[in-house]
Amino acid sequence: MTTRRATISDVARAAGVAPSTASVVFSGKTPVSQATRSKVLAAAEELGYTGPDPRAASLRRGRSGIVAVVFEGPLGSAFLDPVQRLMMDGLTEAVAPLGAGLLLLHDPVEAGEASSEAPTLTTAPIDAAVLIGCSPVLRSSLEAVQARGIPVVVIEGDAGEGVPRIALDNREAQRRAAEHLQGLGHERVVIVTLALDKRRESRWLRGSDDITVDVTRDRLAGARDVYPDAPAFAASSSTIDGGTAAGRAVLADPATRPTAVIAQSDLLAAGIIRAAEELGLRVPEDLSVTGFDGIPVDGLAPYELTTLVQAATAKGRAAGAVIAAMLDEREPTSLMFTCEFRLGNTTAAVTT
Amino acid sequence: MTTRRATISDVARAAGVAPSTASVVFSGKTPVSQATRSKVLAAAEELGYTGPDPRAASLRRGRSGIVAVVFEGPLGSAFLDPVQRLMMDGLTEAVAPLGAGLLLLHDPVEAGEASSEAPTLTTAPIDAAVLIGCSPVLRSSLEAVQARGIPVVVIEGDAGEGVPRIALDNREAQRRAAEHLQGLGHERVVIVTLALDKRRESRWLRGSDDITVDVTRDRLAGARDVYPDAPAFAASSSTIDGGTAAGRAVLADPATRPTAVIAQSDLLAAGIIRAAEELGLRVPEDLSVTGFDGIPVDGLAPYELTTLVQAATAKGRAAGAVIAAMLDEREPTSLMFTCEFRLGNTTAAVTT
DNA sequence: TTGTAGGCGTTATCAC
DNA sequence: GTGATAACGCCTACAA
Repeated sequence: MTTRRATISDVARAAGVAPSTASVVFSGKTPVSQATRSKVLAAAEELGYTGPDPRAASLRRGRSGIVAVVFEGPLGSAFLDPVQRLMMDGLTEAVAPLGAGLLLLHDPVEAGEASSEAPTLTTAPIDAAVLIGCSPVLRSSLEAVQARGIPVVVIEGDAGEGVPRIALDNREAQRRAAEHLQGLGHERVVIVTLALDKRRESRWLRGSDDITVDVTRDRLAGARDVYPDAPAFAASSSTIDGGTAAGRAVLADPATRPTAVIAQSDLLAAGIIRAAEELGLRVPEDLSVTGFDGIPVDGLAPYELTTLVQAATAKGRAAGAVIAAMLDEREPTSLMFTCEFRLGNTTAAVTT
Repeated sequence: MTTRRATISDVARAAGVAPSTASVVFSGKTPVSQATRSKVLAAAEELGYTGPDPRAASLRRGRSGIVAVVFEGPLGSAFLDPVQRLMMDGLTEAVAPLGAGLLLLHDPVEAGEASSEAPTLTTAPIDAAVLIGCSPVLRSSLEAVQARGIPVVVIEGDAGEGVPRIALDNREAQRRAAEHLQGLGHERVVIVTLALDKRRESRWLRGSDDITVDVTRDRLAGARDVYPDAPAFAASSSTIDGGTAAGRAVLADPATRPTAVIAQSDLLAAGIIRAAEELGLRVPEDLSVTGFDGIPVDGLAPYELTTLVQAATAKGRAAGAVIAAMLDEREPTSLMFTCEFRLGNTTAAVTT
């Protein structure tokens, strides 16, 4: 039974029609008489032919129906972040009408590591690529992709001149949160940032630190626009547990304890609140906490974070739309989303 | 500039070699003299050729380097579940050596819904498919895939005879948890199950309910092996919040309140614990709670769930291995993983 | 409405 | 180490 699988020509022959006719029956691009159609279908059934081979079709059409999504770091942890999940939902939704599905890819590993056989932006049969953030390594492999005329979009990152971006007003938004705290009279404020890099070290930021992640840098800048001297502590990861650890560190010393914490994500904020509770601090009476993202935090009730709501799903959809435009040879446009300030019950006026 | 993109033949011509030679330079499958190699590379550089077109290569090779992962329901919510995330990590890891990446697909929508252009198992250029669970709808589209000789594996589901399965000893494992509670003297026990179906209705199970999800059914059976009459409440989703809601319902009435709750997932267990706390119940003194999965629950500390630890990552890896075997024309074997009982601090002897 | 022809870009095979 | 040849399986003009 190592016999060759049936092709559309086999089917056509069996049905007594031309291959092109059989093709048309399957693609439906051209009207076909009912008689021919059923002849062909019958022959296909007979031969166990289940439709055109997608590989061949994709060569012929020049489209594979696959859009790559490139993450930094391990895939599993990419989905730890609720914002990413929503973004993926939006993206899925937006590429579906293009007849496309999402191929998960990650950052090309640095030279040293086992450069396995894993597929990459350049070896996978993709129609377009969406980058989630853009590390320097990634940036280099981009050229080849663009040289091929494959549309690329970057979400929350900077991939250089030719690449349209979907971004957030991170700095302005974070500044608004800071202003809100300022308005409440807070003066001793600490910022808890997203993870600095892949090493995911949890520690106080130093002046000398060069922050490479755009989101982190921009949100930090926004907070510092209002509180130029606020110390910042980098969490190990944007999770509740990461926030709790950061919270413990930040709130440890009663002498230097801040009256408000600006967290760069809702999950971090949730963790910080938990750390505060551990220490017997009441939120918001003893400590105000702001988040960022505006996602539902599983298990945070009864708190409702004061936070910046970002349109995560819309970001994904927008990326899809940009790709659709580029695939269509229309001019892509970068897009900047604006966060909405949402007042919750985790911030209050500073008590004297 | 609508000029055709350079092909490998163009490069070969420019370099003054045969196309096959140029091909070999890029694939590295055959030794090539240093001189030829650099001639070819130079020509490629010159023409802006960045390597073979993956679409053409995949037609020629008969491999696309793409493995489909089919989820039930929206993608974003698939990743809500930490177990799925770990599984995906394992899968990613296991298919990388195959030179493959993962294409996200979801259940074919039922006839009614907008049957968009979205790619499907049959239209995407895939080398293999991994099903996460197996709904009846899905089962039907499987035939076509298998007819093409595309390897298929199902994780936690039953896709019929020819499809190898990666599964868990759900029933036995859950039974062990129940026996543990029984050993502690618990008699009034309630089971909180995973969501029943897509409607995600939160409610008490009725005898007439026909549970279609294998995992849910098997775990329930395991619990009922020990507590045949234990009432069961279906949560709306396997989340902390879903567990909290279920917990409130289940613990509401002091008269009928159970002394132990068997939750079908760790997240549910975490939520139930939270609900118990709300009601002023102490865990484990007033209420014992068992989970299932053995995943780290973000923000659950200081509790450590008594739970069944499943090797989520290993499941993914196993699925990858099975696929590798099938792609290699070796005989695939179904695999059953065994959960390990882990004693935490959320169960205790019933107090009289 | 159906058939003919040609090529999409690559690579496996085999001879040289 | 290099080159010629022949598919891989399909689809789209275009002609009939």
